[in-house]
Amino acid sequence: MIRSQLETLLHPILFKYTDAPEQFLGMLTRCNDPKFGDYQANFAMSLAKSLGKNPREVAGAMREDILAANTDGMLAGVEVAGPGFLNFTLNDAWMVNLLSAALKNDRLAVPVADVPRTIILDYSSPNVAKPMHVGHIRSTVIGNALYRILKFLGHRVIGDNHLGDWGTQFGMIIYGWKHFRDDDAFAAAPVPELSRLYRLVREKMDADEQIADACRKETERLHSGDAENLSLWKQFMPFCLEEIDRVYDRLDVHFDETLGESFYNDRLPGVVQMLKDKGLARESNGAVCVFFEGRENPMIVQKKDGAYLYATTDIATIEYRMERFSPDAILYVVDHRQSEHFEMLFQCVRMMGYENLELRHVSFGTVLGEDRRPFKTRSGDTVGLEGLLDEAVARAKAVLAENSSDIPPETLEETAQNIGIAALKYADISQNRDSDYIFSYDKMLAMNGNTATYMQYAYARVRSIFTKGGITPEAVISRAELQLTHPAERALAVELLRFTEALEASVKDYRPNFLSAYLYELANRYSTFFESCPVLRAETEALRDSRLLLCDLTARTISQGLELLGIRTVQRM
RNA sequence: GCGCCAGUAGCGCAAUGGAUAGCGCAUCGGUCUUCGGAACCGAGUGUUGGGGGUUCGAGUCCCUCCUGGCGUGCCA
Repeated sequence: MIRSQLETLLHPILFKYTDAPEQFLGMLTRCNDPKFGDYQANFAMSLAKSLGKNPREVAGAMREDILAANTDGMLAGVEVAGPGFLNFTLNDAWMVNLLSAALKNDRLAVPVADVPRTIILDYSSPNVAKPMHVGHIRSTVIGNALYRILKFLGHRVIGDNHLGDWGTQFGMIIYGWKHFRDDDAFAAAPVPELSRLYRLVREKMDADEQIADACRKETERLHSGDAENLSLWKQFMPFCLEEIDRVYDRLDVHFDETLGESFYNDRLPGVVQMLKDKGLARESNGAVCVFFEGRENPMIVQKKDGAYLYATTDIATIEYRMERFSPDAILYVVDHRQSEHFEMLFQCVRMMGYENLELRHVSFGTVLGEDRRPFKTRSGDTVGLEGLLDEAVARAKAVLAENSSDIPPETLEETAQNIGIAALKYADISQNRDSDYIFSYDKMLAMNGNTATYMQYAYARVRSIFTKGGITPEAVISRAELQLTHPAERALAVELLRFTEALEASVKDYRPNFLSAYLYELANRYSTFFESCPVLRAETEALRDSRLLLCDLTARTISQGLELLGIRTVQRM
């Protein structure tokens, strides 16, 4: 919020110095050291060269222009420092106005995007018919956070779970069904029986090449429309969907569309034909391929046996999305290992003529175990997602039992569910998505540091002030005036006003960890404020009320921010 | 071989091209007769893998080398 207002102030002034002010507005940042001021502009140094002047001279001239334009009293001071930095100090009264507006607004005065974009967010996308595992957590959690933030910022966002519902795992299950099924077990509990068949066949395939071949044949039959296999697929799918939905409910993740690979099956021959017609694809060693300038390997869209591949499905999916949604952007929250696939896919789509469509592979690294190898169970199996959630919840419960005396027994289970899953999500989101990360229950449930548990605790602590004082935030908001009397109050106020820009920064390159870092910084500033500024025991009633306003706005900002990361707060923990 | 990503303090990590590279854990010290001590304040720890370059300014951009991970023609 501060930044956008500063931009509005500076934009016309920059025109005096350059024809392209936009590229310089990016050089407007918060001061990393408060002694310099609140915000700083770094453009005088780069402008100086083209103007043939000394940077400090340019900064000095700009300072005069800025002070002249500062008619609404936004700035209390502008200083030229160092090689030509312009340091801004915000006016307290101006901040109080903005904060008061945020207090009275149910979205904390975060503006809605001027130009809403239509954005398709392709995330989670597990293969159904086999249990979800640890590998699905990052896409699901990061994707859902981006979904929530973009939507909150006023964009039209379509969350699409592009299920792997048409792959070789169905050949395996169909083969298992035909040879090893237990009808009673299936009648009693279909999903475990299908899982059992999947695991059984998986084992047998690894040992016996003939069985592997038989499974491939079952998949081929399914794809070519074989009545029996298709009917089995239709019989299994509802149970598969029910299974993953249970996990999504626990994670509080919900999609607008769940259009899996099977949905695009009919369109695949048309895709290959289209690529051939446009001269983009040609036959090579019996397969149909798209070749790219400067790239050795092609993207294969049809195998020599006539079968289609995921590249084909992806193109069909993009065409469908263009027809139905006309999106401005499609984001794929997918493992970094598929980066080459997406490079080729995107290049191909641009050659098809969709130049204005933003296509982004929002990639992320691998979840590692404590041994720095991909996270596996002791026996070497992949870690099931549900087991992971259960373990996080069990540990959260232990942590609560040990530390909390303030939690009613009847809500312990629910609170532990919340805390455990929040910890798991936050550990993932708060990390730079590019890097691999080491999975650790102890670290994610730590009470200190940048964890969900710490953030949730900070929230509960703020709220407890109101409970303790027997005061409702609404009552204070309606009667009180905000005042900034102490440096810690002021520091908190500046941070509160940065919420909007934290949200914007986190979607600029699709990095939700920017938001979690902001929230953590906010919580720290609150802690400092809380230590040095008595609230309920403030010297005067007016000061107490003013501080209660800061408390309420902090609590709401934390709560709103966490919600945008897919994390719920609790009143007590 | 080629391509992509990463390499930052003992450990785990952060840092839209900006000033003295930060945070947590761990270590040491301090504060307060707790508005929930699961607190706050402070200290030390670094040739940002090596070397070159661009720039007024580089952890960040470019080149090169080293190390590790991943991907590399018919899985997704």
